[in-house]
Amino acid sequence: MQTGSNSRKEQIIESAAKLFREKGFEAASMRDIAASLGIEAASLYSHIKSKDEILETICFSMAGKLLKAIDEVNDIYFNAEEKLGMAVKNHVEIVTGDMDASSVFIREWRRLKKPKLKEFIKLRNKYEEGFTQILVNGENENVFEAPDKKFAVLTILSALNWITEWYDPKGKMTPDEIAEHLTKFILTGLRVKTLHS
Amino acid sequence: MQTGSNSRKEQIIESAAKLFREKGFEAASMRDIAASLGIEAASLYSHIKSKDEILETICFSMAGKLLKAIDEVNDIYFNAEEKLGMAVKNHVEIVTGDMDASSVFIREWRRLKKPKLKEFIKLRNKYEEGFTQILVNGENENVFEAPDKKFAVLTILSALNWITEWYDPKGKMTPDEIAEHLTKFILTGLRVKTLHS
DNA sequence: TAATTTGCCTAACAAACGTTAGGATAAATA
DNA sequence: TATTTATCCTAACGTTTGTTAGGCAAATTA
Repeated sequence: MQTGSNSRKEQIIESAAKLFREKGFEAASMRDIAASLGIEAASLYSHIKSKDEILETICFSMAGKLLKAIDEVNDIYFNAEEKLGMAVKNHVEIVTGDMDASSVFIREWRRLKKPKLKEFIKLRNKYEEGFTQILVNGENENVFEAPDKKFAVLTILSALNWITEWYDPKGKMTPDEIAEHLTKFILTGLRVKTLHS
Repeated sequence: MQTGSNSRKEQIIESAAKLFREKGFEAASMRDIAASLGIEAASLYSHIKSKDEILETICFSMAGKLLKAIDEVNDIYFNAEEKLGMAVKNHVEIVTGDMDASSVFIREWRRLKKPKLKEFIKLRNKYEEGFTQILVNGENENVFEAPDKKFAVLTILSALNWITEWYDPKGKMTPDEIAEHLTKFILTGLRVKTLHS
């Protein structure tokens, strides 16, 4: 169990992610996952410890990718607007890059068992803090206005997370375009330039 | 089964909504729902036809409330900015008014069985169209700028739906304040008034 | 060649699931 | 008072669930 068997384990997790996304974590059975790989349910246990372990792997893998990305953005010394743009772009790329895992990450993390659940929530908060940091920067640079930072971050992340609900890899919008539109939307909103009344 | 028994049925649906929210539709069993009411699982079937029926009732009840609200907004003859503000306010009020049902409505609708699922998606699309209509009005009035209307609506709704993930009735933010902040955020975004560079 | 590891199998388990059948009790209605 | 209705019960059903035990064949390693 060093390098070769990892490959099969990754296949299992990939198939599981697809099914967890389609049917939900509880509704997708070990027999379903096994069937999608053409093997018996019991055979899965040569590679994984439990169904819960699969969910944990998916959720923490995604969390790791996102955290790494936001840390990198915050470490590089750019202005706040650029940082926000990069953070959005990274998030969109990661999410659209693996829609199955992302959907599970966003919808099914609640089904994690207690000790892992707490750990996961900690990572989530860390990610949110990464965005808060950018908003603080923006205020110091006098380019952002966000009295309630927690609220602003939640609203921004809602748009980012909601992508898993509608993004279609075969659709006409590329991840880059989504990121661009989203950044523009977050920065300027709907109203046209001129203020009136 | 005319008016009196409805009361008990509503109690069941209310208890079920709470559990569906906490544990998810599949993880919350009929025995769990019954236990939370102090009765046996089999007794539930004097009042409801099936577990699926409970989910359907919750999802379609919420959909009905939201659709009614957006239709009212679009029927009343105001300008687009006012309409958007009212639509947001109504949505926030409905969602925060019943967090259990709302969470189920947003997270668990996927578990609806096939004929009902299609019906539900139709209602969802109708609601989205209600918002699109407002954006179209705004463009005609020359106060909104949204080249990709579908994208804009999805982004707005993401913020509205995400409320179920963080709103705390005991928190310091009232539904009205949330609606106000959200409307402002959608209309003007983060950037401060003056454009620079 | 011999020994070990990998990847799958069949068989089975105990538990939990949604749901039905049939009956009891108490309240509402006639 | 007689009858109906509402609400709950116990017992049981057939299925599906995640998981374990034990074994077998092929590939890998020594």
